[in-house]
Amino acid sequence: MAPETTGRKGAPKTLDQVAAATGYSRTTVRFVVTGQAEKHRIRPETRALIEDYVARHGLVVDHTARALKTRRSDAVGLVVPDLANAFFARLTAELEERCRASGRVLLTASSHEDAEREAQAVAGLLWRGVDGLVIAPCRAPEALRPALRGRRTAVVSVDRAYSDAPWPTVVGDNEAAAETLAGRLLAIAGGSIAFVGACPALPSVAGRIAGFRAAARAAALDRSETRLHLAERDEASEGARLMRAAITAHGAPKAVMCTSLLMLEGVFRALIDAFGRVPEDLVVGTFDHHPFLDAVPNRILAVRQDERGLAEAAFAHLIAQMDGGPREPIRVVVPGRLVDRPGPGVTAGSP
Amino acid sequence: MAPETTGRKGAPKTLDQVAAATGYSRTTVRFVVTGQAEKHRIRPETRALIEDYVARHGLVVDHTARALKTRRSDAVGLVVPDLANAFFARLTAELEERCRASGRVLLTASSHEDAEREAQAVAGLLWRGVDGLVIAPCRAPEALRPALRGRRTAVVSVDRAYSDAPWPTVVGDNEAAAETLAGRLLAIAGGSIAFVGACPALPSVAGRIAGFRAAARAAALDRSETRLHLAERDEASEGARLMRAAITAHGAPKAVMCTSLLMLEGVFRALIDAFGRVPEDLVVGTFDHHPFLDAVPNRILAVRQDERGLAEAAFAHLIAQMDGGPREPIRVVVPGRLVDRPGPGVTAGSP
DNA sequence: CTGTTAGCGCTTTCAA
DNA sequence: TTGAAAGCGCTAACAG
Repeated sequence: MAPETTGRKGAPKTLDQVAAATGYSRTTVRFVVTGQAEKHRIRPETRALIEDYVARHGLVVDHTARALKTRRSDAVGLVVPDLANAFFARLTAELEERCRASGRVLLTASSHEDAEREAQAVAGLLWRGVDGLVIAPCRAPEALRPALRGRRTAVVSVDRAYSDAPWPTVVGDNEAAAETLAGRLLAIAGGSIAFVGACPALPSVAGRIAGFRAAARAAALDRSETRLHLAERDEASEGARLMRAAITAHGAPKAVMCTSLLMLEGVFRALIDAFGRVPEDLVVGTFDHHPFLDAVPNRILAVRQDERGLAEAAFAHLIAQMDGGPREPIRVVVPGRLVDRPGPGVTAGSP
Repeated sequence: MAPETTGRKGAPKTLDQVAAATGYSRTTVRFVVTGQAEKHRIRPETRALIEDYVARHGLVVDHTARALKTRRSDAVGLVVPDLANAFFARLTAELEERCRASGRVLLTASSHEDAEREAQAVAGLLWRGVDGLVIAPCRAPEALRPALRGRRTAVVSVDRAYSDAPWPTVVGDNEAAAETLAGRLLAIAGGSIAFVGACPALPSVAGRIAGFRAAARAAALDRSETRLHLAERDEASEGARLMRAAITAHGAPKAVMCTSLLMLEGVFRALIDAFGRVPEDLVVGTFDHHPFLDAVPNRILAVRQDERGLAEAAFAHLIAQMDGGPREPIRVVVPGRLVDRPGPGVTAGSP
């Protein structure tokens, strides 16, 4: 599968050229270069001759021609909302690693949280003939079904668990994590808490909201102490807007809980704008973690998603389908990890 | 170029199928579907007939077959040290955007700052027949030359200006920026400054070191006030190790200057380990910026690289080569921007 | 043990 | 105006 270029000097040859040069047929040559010499009982001297020639001149089997014939590309496509987002960047890196290890390449595409672009990205990738598709969908994937109909392309959803996905879905444990997180925040701050989130229509965010509500109920807080601030777009400016409004209306809360780092970023910005700095006694909860948060003096609890685990699971299910398995609406939950004060020596950095 | 699937129902047809079904030849069909009908004076009724059929059944030209024939893949490869690194993630996102807009796809690969893996990644991408290659090389690209010899694949280096690159190189203005940055740090802190860097062998880092030294000279500081701490690997743990050693030997400096966010991350960690928090009077300088740095109370100056500008320039030169231009060892410098205290309303977040 | 025969679906001459 | 033919380089089935 790998570039079989044992080549030494000059342009590496094609299979046909080797056949012509050695006087054997394509088939014979192919048997020896693909290691099927034994299996087909190629005569040792023949084999030696061909191997010698290849060692001397190099050989590289044309990937495009092979793909045309076999209808396989050894490529997998990835569609995420935004590659520059730390979570997706890490997920991408992990997937890329697994692709490389298995002789595949990863084609990346961004949807920018837009259904139309997502559809285009998927169409483009399928057109390219990717064998598999990993997608963090920005809406119910029902709409993507027609494009997949009749294809054997493997598919798996990540990060967002739309219930109608007719293929495996690999996600974090949003609701449970949110409940734990909110519970801890309330225990520490003991008072009013603002929830700042984006894209409540996303299943992941919906889960986080549900978890938050559950914790609030458990703490027997009334409405005036737990406020939900929601935006339609996951952007720092939106987070800032929400937080500004919250401050104006009710003053600074004792705690905030954000659904994403971008929201948190906006929250920080609004606080700095309003108070010149982030109030030191504010307790912060967020999804996803960033090492720099450790340098912020506030108490910060973060639910760190397990990008590696997510990639691992997604890739495994992709492979299973590519190996002939069926598309099944399986749900895989990869738990995150609640990071509180990092102890000394903790390696919170890049994995 | 785009997936010409105007398809409605059922599996979209191939060119040949359309030809067979309409009773015309491949050629004729191709002329009409590629919009060359006028040019070849296809009879209007013929055209209408074919267009009608296509509108009814859909048509998708097989990308693989086309690639085999034309020897073009409409794909560009990208090799970076680490996709999960914020700077490269943004660069990747910007490149991906430009690829998409021009009907191409981006294949990503990580070298993990390892020459061998880099070479493998390049070989793999070339094998795949990418039309262009963008690479942030982790060593002098001389070694990559043989693989490119005799190919018309377009190539561009980014971020790292090895002087022997026989193709365009697009980089930030490391030395000048470092000098400015160091000068400002000294002006603010007015005293001892520690330089914490990784991979001094990289041209970008070498430039930053040179800039730092120039500023130190200009400020007439002696050796005991300006110390260079260098590691071989750009990892937070290395940054922490260097900073720990620095603290042990000379106590906390008045200012630190880091060559990367990972180093800064390590510096923060070491400081927190040593003092329980980042000393508030420490002045920090760094390359690359992250919005969360705004939430750290310290005075922080960051040289924010212009990923978009870099991507733009790199892509332009790639296109130029793909359009038949020669590989030339051009050097393009895309200046960064020194970010000091963000003013109110500044959008430091994602672009 | 090795070779032949068909294509994969497209582009590209060259003819008619 | 339209069509036929010749591959791109490979795989896969079937003959010897």
